[in-house]
Amino acid sequence: MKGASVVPITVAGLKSACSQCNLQELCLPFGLDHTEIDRLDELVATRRKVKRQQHLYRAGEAFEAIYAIRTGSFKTDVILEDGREQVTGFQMTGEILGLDGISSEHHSCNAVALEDSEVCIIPFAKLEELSREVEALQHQFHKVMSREIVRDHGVMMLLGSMRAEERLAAFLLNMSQRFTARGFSPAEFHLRMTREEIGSYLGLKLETVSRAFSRFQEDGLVSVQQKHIRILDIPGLKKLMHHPQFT
Amino acid sequence: MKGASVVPITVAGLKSACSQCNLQELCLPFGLDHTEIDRLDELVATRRKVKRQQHLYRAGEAFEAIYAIRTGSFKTDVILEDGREQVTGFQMTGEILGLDGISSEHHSCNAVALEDSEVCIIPFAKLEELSREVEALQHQFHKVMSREIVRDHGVMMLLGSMRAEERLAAFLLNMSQRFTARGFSPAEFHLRMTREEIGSYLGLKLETVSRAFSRFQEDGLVSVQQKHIRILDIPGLKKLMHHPQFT
DNA sequence: GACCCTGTTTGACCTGGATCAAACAGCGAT
DNA sequence: ATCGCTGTTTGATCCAGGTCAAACAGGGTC
Repeated sequence: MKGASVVPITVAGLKSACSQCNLQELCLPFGLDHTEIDRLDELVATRRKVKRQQHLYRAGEAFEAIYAIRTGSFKTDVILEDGREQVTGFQMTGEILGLDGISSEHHSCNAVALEDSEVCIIPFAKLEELSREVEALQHQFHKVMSREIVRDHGVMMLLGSMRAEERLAAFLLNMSQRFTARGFSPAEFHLRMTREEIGSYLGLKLETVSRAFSRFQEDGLVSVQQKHIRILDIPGLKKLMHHPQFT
Repeated sequence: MKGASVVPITVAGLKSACSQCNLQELCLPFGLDHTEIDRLDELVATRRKVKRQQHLYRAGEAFEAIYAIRTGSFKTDVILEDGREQVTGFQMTGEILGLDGISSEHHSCNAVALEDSEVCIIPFAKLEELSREVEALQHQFHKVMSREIVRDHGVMMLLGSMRAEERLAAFLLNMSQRFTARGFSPAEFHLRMTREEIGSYLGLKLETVSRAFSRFQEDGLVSVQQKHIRILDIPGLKKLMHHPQFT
């Protein structure tokens, strides 16, 4: 499915990007007709491979493009002067990276690949240009940005109002749901991030994350083997979220 | 400056909205030339007054417009089934409300006036239409959305990685900076929200917020009288944020 | 195979902020 | 002036999650 390793495809390279991509319905092309997708294709002519642990961009760098994840996954984080790191999100295929850079023309966070990954480069000036002509693209782009805002509000809810086990349950259910949307099993998946990264995202220490996993396993909610997760009781996890203290 | 009380101005009413508004540089008109602002004016023809404690919109309601705050201030919040509330933000004049609704065509949070306020109604379909024609408007709108994303990341940092007093210091410095941008004193202002709302926003209980205020006062960093705040030592507050544990 | 290195699990203890509770202050209504 | 209501402050106690520490597991390298 994913061509063995066609590194940075030059504009002259194979021109089939979005039109051939099976992530259309999760990504920018959603809602566009064939002709419109072809126009988007011209724009998204180049890709970039990012190896595990490498940065796609760093806070402070000039902003020029947004990125759509073709394969792999990323984390975004913000780092304080004193070194404290806050993971602001985990991104999977079809999701858009870099929206934070529009406001100041500089990226405001770091994007790091959690595994060897590939992104489509979408030059932002060109995207604005095309979305002035293609209504459906404009609208879809606005939805993508808005979705990011809604997602962020969910994370705030999580960080501000939930206890440790609720946070982890919410996280697992969210991952499950996103894997499902990509055609994978809702119940069994491989986490690409460490306990520490999960902890940073959830506002917890890695030990607390680990303990919560163990507790879930004891309670028969999930089966955990390192990064391999099998969710055994989705309703159980959901209930846990709505009844903070064990009923 | 603000006409005594011209309630919901009908489209036929006085047509001077953005072009006469002294919040231009904080709001959507930023970067537009005169002719462009006139076109925006046609779009932003109606306003709405919202009394203290009243909702501008509620989670679940159909999304039709975004709102620019003309006078007053708001909070936005998300409420869980079990009643837990998370305040996701406090908004002041010139700031835009409702962006969360674009993604699903329904609002995903509540917007409540913290004092008697007035907003400009910006029908979203029309805004998209106009921003397809006016490049500067399109770009400014994208910046506004992106700024919201960046702001949200800052809140995550706050909720996920900072201790109570750092959070309150960050909050006060942020308020100070926003009042300054509006031509008010950086050092002395009136908070429109309760301790409980601040607490919800910062992921703390109101008692903790109150105690942190008292501590700041003891340490000579601020002078607090109910909702009236006078910041005495801005560098001191900043230092506190970077050195979590006292020195 | 033995080694190392990174990430994970588990235990013991500690503490920052939550919880519970009471007093207090401002303010609108009568 | 008095009442009552909402919001705030302060004190006393508790506990969820942090901290410190040790053992362990997997996966790559020589």
